Amino acid sequence: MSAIVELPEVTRKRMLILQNLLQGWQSEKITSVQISEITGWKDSLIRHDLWLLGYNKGVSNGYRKDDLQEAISLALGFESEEVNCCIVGLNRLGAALLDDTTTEGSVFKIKAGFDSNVNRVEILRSTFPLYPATEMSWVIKKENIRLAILTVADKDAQSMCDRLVKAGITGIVNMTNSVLRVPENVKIENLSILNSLKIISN
Amino acid sequence: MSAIVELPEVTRKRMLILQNLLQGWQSEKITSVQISEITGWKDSLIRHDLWLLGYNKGVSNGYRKDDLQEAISLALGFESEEVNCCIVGLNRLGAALLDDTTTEGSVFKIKAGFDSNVNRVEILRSTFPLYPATEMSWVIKKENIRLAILTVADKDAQSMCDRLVKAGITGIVNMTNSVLRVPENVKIENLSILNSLKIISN
DNA sequence: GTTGGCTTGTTAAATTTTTAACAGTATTTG
DNA sequence: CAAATACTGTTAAAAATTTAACAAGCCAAC
Repeated sequence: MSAIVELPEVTRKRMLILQNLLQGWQSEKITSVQISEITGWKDSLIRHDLWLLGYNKGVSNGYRKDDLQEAISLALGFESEEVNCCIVGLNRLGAALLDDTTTEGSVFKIKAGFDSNVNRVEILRSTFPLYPATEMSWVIKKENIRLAILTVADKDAQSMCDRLVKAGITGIVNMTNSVLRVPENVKIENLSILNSLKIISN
Repeated sequence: MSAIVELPEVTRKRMLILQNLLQGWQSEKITSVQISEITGWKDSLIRHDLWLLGYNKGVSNGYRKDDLQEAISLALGFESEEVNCCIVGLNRLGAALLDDTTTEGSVFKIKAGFDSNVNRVEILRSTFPLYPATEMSWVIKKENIRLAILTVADKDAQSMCDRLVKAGITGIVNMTNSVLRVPENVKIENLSILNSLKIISN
């Protein structure tokens, strides 16, 4: 019998990856050993994770893909409503996200882009409105924006982060190399490409 | 006395973040409690990490920033030579990296960009040469490219990954949502923006 | 339908990682 | 210069995470 406690974050992250894996999985069934071969996680760890999230529909030739997908979605607290997001920093990286397919087909909707450079705001075209950073506060409130993707220059990261927090954002995907200082009710995920390069280079 | 064993990966990742933090730190000295306040890590964990990497120059009013930076670089095996990289997938996200400042001032040098769409290769301008994906193998060998940043569409991720591995790449920063299957001598860092949004949204 | 081979669910053990505790020491204060 | 304070370095304990082990059950083959 599985506990009713919150899943550990390590498990949640693995389950997100497993979801991605299942998305591209062709066969109707999959075993813990097959998952292990692709992900590198020990098969017993996978079974343990699934046990944690209360899954017990597996049979002697593996898991039914559909079943598993549904169970994981459920356990992770599948967001049924749309989650509004914004992009802060319309440099090339930020601009790339403007019409990138990143959030396509997901519950995440990008509702606004911000930049302190008024020029960029005026020149760029996108499917959602762009604003100078000074407008951040009211736009975030009006559009009910909960999350932000931060792609500004490193030196501006903390000040923009502070503004976002003040405006009531609850989570930030930090694509800068700066370390953000936030109150503990705000969640951060750091996605520094440079740090990743450093990790895989030795 | 610190052990001579390899640092655990969790510690290595924290040390990379600490490096970033120190980069922007104004004062000459810093204490474990100050680091804790910014990063959220327990102060004892920070001291323990530093102990693991053999550092013991701290005094009763904290660590000297310069000293600490040097010690961390040393412990992480600071790359003194340039590390050649490439970008695979010249969609907007990949294209953004073309002249993005991401690797500026680091040891990582982007030497080539690849795309299976010959059109994109011909149209885009960048500071390094762009090639059709068919040229991947010899370019990687000729330019001595070790790492790749993968920004292709999810459905093409595994096939491009396979080509990279075959060409002798040793590490991949995977910006797609696909789960890559690689031999165990190839290192992967997954940087899915979508997964990060999912994590911070609950 | 019985046997043999796989695969899961589950528990317990092993390992890794984090936290707490505190002696020792530099720094600051009076 | 003595006392109080503020940190570190280090160890041991606690907590979290991963791994191994295996009974039980399904499936396929004969």
